[in-house]
Amino acid sequence: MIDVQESLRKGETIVIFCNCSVSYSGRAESYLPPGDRLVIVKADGTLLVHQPKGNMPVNYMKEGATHHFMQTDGGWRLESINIAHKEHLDIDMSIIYSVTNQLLADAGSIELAGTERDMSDMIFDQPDLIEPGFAPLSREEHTKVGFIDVFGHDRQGSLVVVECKRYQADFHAVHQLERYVEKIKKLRGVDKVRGIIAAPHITDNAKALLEQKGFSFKMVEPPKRLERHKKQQKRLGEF
Amino acid sequence: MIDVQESLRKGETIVIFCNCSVSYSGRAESYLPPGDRLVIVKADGTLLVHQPKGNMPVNYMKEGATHHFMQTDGGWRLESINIAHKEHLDIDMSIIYSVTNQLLADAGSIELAGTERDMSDMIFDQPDLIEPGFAPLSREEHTKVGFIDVFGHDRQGSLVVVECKRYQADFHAVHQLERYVEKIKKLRGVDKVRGIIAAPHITDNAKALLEQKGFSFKMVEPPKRLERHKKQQKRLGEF
DNA sequence: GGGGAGAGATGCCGC
DNA sequence: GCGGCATTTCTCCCC
Repeated sequence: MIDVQESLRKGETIVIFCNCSVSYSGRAESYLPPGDRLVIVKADGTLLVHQPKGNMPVNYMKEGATHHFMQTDGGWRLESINIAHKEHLDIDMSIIYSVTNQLLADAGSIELAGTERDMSDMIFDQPDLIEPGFAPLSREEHTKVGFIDVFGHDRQGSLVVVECKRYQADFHAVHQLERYVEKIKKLRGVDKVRGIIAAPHITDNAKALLEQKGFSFKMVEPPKRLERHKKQQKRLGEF
Repeated sequence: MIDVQESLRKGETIVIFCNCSVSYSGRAESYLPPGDRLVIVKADGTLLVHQPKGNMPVNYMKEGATHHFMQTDGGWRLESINIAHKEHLDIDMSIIYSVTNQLLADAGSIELAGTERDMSDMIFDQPDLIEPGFAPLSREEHTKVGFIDVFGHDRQGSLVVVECKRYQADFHAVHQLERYVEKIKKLRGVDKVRGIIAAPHITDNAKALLEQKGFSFKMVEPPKRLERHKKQQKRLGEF
């Protein structure tokens, strides 16, 4: 039928259309009764089981799993094991509609624009987006003061912590901002530190909590433009 | 080559091995330079682009997208649009290695054991897992007081809020517990409400925060056994 | 490896 | 639709 081990050894990706049931045991336990599915096995050990609808795989094994394909009484079985994670998954196939395998050569990595990091970069470069006179001091300071997106001071010299959210700020964002403000107060030994959430939207609850804690909200849209020179560079590489 | 629209109209799932580049615009913007990938299109409009490694699709469109497949100068293009979500994704294919399509009939739905819900069920049935004399009053109270996993009172009659975590409780779990305890205090007009986190593990930070707030931790493992009768029932259905 | 946080998070449920 | 929350979340980064 197909030598899965040999195919994976060659670094191929395998796609199987089949009727199967799936059992999983590891972080949880699951059983999927028989039905038609799409099974994908990648060279790195990744295994995905997709039903005919929906975004997410119904079952999966992460990178590092080892697989064994064998014939059984009523059909075939694909056993996947990840010893390190103490996980195993069995696929019992009663019908195999098709098997396709292909060596995939892919050195490309995705470029993404419109992330929280892009927002903090933009605010660092255009501080007026927060308010006139805002002067950023540091950005994405992981080690010194935490994970603060943008840190600076305002026209009056007060310290300001800005927390960016790429879509909607919720009450978690307010708690996050509060933790950073408290940390700065302690580290700098100052009494008053301003907190600002920069996001395109904010939930009503978050807005109320924000004002209750004396912080404020500034509507800022994340930059969604891929840097054109990068894009052009990549595209030139196509030819 | 392939009539994607017709295949999708028939409710088929399509798998394409190809060399392609991918552009996405919607909640963010992305560009993936050329490389060999696996493209999956489902009947519900779901589209997945997988690189030869890793668990997650590098690009995707969720259920509800519409697709158009066309020939271009240098190859083929698959355009996907989701008007409602203002998203679109273009796949430019220079080489198509293979196309496979299959009608998938699948009425099965997965059974999962070992979730947080399973933990709260277990604690409701075996309250001694929390402590001798613990008496649960309600479970999974969504509407009245939030999303409290288990709510009850102890041997002394004090109200107790239990928050379950299926793996490791972190400081978010402590904040969550605190919100519920405060809510109960307000609703019931009582001064003292106990808070307990039930989980197999807890982080050091969470432990410290928990004790600082006067709450406690109880080690509880989530039940990972699928109910045998259910499993048997399903398996009988196979024949 | 643990901990904290983002993600085009996704998916579910309740209002 | 929004909001809160679990997820076999996954992924990245730093300590």
